[in-house]
Order: sequence, then structure tokens, then C-alpha cells
Amino acid sequence: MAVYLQVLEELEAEGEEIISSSKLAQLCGVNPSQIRKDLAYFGEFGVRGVGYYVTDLKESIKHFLGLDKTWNCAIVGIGNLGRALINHRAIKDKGYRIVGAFDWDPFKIGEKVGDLEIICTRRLKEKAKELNIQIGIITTPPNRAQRAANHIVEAGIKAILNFSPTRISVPDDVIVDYVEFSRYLIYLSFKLIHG
Amino acid sequence: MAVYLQVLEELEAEGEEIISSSKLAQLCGVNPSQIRKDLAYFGEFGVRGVGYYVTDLKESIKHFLGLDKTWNCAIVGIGNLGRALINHRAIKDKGYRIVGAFDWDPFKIGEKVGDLEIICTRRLKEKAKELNIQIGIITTPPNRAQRAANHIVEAGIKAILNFSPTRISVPDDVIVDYVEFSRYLIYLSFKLIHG
DNA sequence: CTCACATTGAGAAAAAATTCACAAACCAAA
DNA sequence: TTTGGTTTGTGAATTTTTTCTCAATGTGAG
Ligand SMILES: NC(=O)c1ccc[n+]([C@@H]2O[C@H](COP(=O)([O-])OP(=O)(O)OC[C@H]3O[C@@H](n4cnc5c(N)ncnc54)[C@H](O)[C@@H]3O)[C@@H](O)[C@H]2O)c1
Ligand SMILES: NC(=O)c1ccc[n+]([C@@H]2O[C@H](COP(=O)([O-])OP(=O)(O)OC[C@H]3O[C@@H](n4cnc5c(N)ncnc54)[C@H](O)[C@@H]3O)[C@@H](O)[C@H]2O)c1
Repeated sequence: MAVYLQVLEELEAEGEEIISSSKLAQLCGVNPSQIRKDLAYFGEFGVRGVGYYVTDLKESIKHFLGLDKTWNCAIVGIGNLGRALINHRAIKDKGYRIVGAFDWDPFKIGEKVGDLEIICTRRLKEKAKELNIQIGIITTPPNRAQRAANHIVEAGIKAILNFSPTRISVPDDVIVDYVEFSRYLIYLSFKLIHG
Repeated sequence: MAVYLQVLEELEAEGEEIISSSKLAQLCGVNPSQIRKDLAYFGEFGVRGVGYYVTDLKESIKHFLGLDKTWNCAIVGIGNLGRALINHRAIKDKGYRIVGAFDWDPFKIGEKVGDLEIICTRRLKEKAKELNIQIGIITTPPNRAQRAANHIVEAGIKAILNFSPTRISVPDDVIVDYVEFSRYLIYLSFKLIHG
């Protein structure tokens, strides 16, 4: 679904107004029926004999994926990785905004990263309300990840993305996802061996 | 498959010697038959009436995934993200070693990151041979990604992991994978909306 | 308005993946 | 050696996913 969205955005940028499922399928590298089934799943967007209106369809998918709102994120642990994420522009275009940078280290507090000021993790709860933070991102060292998670949960945030290579435990109503860099490397080396 | 491996490693660390498909299935959150099918796919490892020998099975999966060798990687673009990846310990345990740090910026060349010295991108070809580099990792700004890719291809490296948010074009015999941070955020926000 | 053409939406068919079920194989104890 | 209790490996059954097909519907020309 995210692939369709990306292709649709490219088409829109090229000025295309209408696209047929077969053309879109070709661009996405899938079967035309696949596309029609997927799109029909959450509403009827096509026009028989014509195709799909690129902009309308794009908006519908965005709405379905929740990309028509902006989502506010906080980063906890402002080391190399935290900074890289704050500076990463690509996510802003998709409607995710990093609105808070938190760290435990007293020497870092007050320091500027981009146009964010690093804030003490203890103030996360207070700031989460103020900034309406919906997603917490953990980029602390592994042995601090659980502590960071606790702060995020405490602040009432219901979604966590954890970059540190440790499992964290949280209440059932909090969604956690893990980023594992090694996954990509395993894929590549596997391909190198097995074609 | 990578999940089985992780669970097996945990089991080995706990001193377990034998595991049945049903126990392993439980730990991985899948069906026992699933496990037996998957394992039977690349050889007969189990012992009827007994189960699977944890260590043997772990080794076999590692071999199958190519994780019994060490893979040498080079990072091209030593900014925040590049540094974060170099310092990231978790991948070393899986057999991936970052043996080269390359950057274009003359002011960075010679600088130390961890125990690596930053080398000029122009020397990539020469160093790739010397260090037997098999995987190239791009962490340059987006507008430099293609140039970095060209250097990597030129150096005879056949696998590329691209962190910059741009598509790159390479010859057919080079494998490319893309890391898109936004994928994880989309997953989280989608879950927040749709349960 | 009618006709020729294009394309969707959805049910039918095909393919793929998952799960079930059980014979074959193994171990341990008697 | 035989017996009883396990657990794998695999063919069959089931479920899910993907693809095919075509009636229904829209467009635009005449
Ligand atoms: N998942 C991946 O793909 C991936 C890739 C690279 C790095 N990593 C991991 O990301 C983590 C961070 O990497 P890095 O290079 O930025 O490390 P780093 O040491 O540069 O930064 C860690 C930061 O966390 C702060 N911190 C420590 N305890 C804290 C706490 N309780 N609350 C708030 N902040 C706290 C530190 O002050 C420091 O600024 C590491 O665990 C690393 O292994 C993951
Ligand atoms: N995929 C993801 O999930 C993700 C996450 C965060 C950042 N990023 C992306 O990663 C990239 C790097 O981020 P960063 O924060 O480290 O940026 P940065 O600006 O700190 O570092 C970029 C480095 O690349 C070097 N460089 C530029 N041109 C080069 C060339 N031709 N050859 C070799 N080196 C070259 C620069 O000298 C600099 O050191 C950005 O494109 C960013 O958008 C991706």
C-alpha cells in the first residue's frame, strides 16, 4: 500500500491525472487485479471505463494510512543516531514531525540540535502533553532502553519505536516496533549466497 | 527463519540442548508444522521421537543464512548516521564487520571513528580489494547517493544498502536494498488508528 | 441516442501457504 | 527384545492469497 502511494505521488508530480490499474500495476511491479482488490477493499475509488483519479486515490490512501494528519514524535537519547533522525528530512514530508529531543545527560540539556533544544527526560511527561506527542522513539544505549520506555509509557504515549537492540516490556495497550539494522544485512548476504 | 535463529540462541544461552518443534513454535508464536516444514526444506535436522539439537540446528540455520562467515562492510558518508552504524555493536555479533569508513570531505579524512580511520572515497576501489569488502552502505546526503553508489560499483562490490531517501541505479548484478525509517512510523501510526 | 471501446468490481478458478493427521523412527524401560 | 510414549517428516486437507474472467458501467464519437 505504501508502494502504491509512493508511485502515485511520483505520477502526480509528473502531472498525470488518471491512471489505470494495469499501468499502476506495471509501475509497482504487481498484478493489476491485485491493485483493484486492494483498492476495493477500503472503498470504491475507480471509475469504470476510465481508471483512477491520481490525486483522489492518493488522498484516499493517505487517509487510510493515517498520513493525512501530522504525527508528533519525541526522540529519547540524543546521540549519533538521535541526531541523524532529527536531521532526516524525508519523514517530515510524510507527516511525521519530531517535536521533542530528550536526553538524560545533564551536559547535553539545553544544547541545540537543528531547531530543537535538548530537554531532560524527566520533563517528558509534562512536554508530551504540551506538544501532543503520539510516538516515542528510543535511541539510547541498550541498557537504558527499558528506562526510556518507562518514561515514555509514563507520559501516556501509546506507540514506541525502539532502535536499541533490546526487547522492552510495556503495558498491553502500548504498541512497540523494533528497528533492526541487521535484518537488512542478512537479506543482502543471503542474496549474495543464494542469488 | 531469523526469528527461529534468535530463539535458538536464547535457548542455547539458557543451556537447553534439545527442543521440540512444538516448544519452539510456542516461543516463536507460530504453528509446529510450520517449523517442521521450514526446517525440512533445507535438510533433515530433527530426530524422530526426540526433537532438534539446539546447537546443531542453530549452526545449520546460520550456515543457510550465511551467518557462519564474517561479512566485511564499508560505510560511505561518515555523518551522524554513519557514526551511529559504526558504533552499533549488535551487528558485530551476527558476523558483520565494518572494516572501512569512507567520506568525500577532505576535512574529515584521517579522523578516527571508533578504531577506524576515515578514508577518501576515491580510495574505495583500492581498499575494497585489500579489505575484501562485500557490502557497501550509503549514508551520504540524498543528492550524493548516486555518486557514492558509482564508487561502490566501481570497486566491484555486489551488494549495497542505501539509507539515503533516493533510488539509485546500478548494474543488474548488484543487489540493492533500501532502509526507510518512515516505514516503521507508518506502521505505528496505522496501528494507532486501526488497532 | 446508439455504438464501439476501455476499465472497474467482483465472483470463479488457480496457486500458494498453512495446518492437520498419521506412518515411520527413535528412546527408554522392562 | 518387546512395548509404550514421543516427535519428526510428509502427503492430504484446509485456508488464504493471487490471478483470471467477464458482466456492469462509464466515455466519447458519430
Ligand atoms: N536499530 C538499529 O538499526 C541501530 C543502528 C545503529 C545504532 N543503534 C543503537 O542505537 C542506540 C544509540 O546509538 P548512538 O550511536 O546514538 O549512541 P550514543 O551513545 O551516541 O547515544 C546515546 C544517547 O542516549 C543518552 N541516554 C543514555 N541514557 C538515557 C536515558 N535513560 N534517557 C535518555 N537518554 C539517555 C545518552 O546521553 C546519549 O546521548 C544504541 O543502542 C545502538 O546500538 C541501532
Ligand atoms: N533511511 C533512514 O532510515 C535514515 C534515517 C536517518 C537519516 N537518513 C539519511 O541518511 C543520510 C545521512 O544522514 P546524516 O545525518 O548522517 O547526514 P550528515 O550530513 O551528517 O552526513 C553525511 C556525510 O556524507 C558525506 N558525503 C557527502 N558526499 C559524499 C560523497 N560523494 N562520498 C562520500 N561521502 C560523502 C559528508 O561529508 C558527510 O560526512 C541522509 O541522506 C539522511 O536523510 C536515513
